[in-house]
Amino acid sequence: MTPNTHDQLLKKKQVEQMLAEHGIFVTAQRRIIAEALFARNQHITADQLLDLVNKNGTKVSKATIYNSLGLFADKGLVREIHINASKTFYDSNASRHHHFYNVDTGDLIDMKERLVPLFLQSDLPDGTVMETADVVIRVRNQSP
Amino acid sequence: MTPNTHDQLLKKKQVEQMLAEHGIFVTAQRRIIAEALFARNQHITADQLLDLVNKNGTKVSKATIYNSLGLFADKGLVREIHINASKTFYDSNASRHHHFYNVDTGDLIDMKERLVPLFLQSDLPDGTVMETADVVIRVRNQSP
DNA sequence: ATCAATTTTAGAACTATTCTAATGCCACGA
DNA sequence: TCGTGGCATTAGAATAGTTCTAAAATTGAT
Repeated sequence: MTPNTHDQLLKKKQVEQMLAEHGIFVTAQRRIIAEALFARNQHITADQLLDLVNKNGTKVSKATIYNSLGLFADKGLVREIHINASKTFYDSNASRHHHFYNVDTGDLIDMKERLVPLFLQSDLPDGTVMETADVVIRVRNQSP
Repeated sequence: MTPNTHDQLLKKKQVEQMLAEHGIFVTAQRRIIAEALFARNQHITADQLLDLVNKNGTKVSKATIYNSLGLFADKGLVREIHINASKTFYDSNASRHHHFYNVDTGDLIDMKERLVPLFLQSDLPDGTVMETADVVIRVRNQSP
């Protein structure tokens, strides 16, 4: 697991600071969501996060989960990972790394960044700048 | 545009051969679909392909489009590209190459393979073999 | 021609995500 | 302190891409 700046964020104050540093207005729901999300490095769906957040008596709506995840993604706090048509994963570790996805088991596994897509600005389409480089190596279980 | 073996496939016989070579039982609908799909290198959605196929009087159902695209993808004839939660693109060029995706315009642009993800078997999770390496470089329009 | 197996079909069902419009909350200025 | 304006949040409806279902059609083999 690639270490990142968010790894040890567990306490309210640190979460608040992190949101603020990324220009995100802190609200009660966003704090709750961020605490659950950044408690550890994880690949999680909106639905799973909703369950996780509402497990402890707190009540946050589905719409707010989606709104917040979208906002966090915009601000670079989480990375959206689109593995297939029916599921978006949010990676609470936004630092540069890639993934293995096992099509047999559905596992999504972190990969140490071993090969950085190094694109010169001039290699990009005219008038554009790079935002992210999304890499997923799809694997399957070895036949016996 | 990376040249591939399918580039010039326009005639029935060649399409049939291509399907057969990949272990795909040839049917009337699959031939029609494959002809439209492999007429040129393109990034196309299931819906767009349905329209394209049914433009010329022929009638192929939505379910068959999905079934065939899924089958072609399984057999390595097309590549599925998941850009966002709401759209799967099928790339009629299955040869190894990557993409630029412009989040502002929605354009999906081919990239010459410039950087091959070279993973040794030993780098993959235990007991797995690589299937595909999916890379999407997300770009956005330069601010003026 | 008949058979079993596979493919195709229309439309319903499913589901992740987005939208809507009403309500709630907060900071700020008078 | 009170009111105001602007977001944020909410429940539930709407949307849309994809999958499922069960019946009909097609296929190659016998």
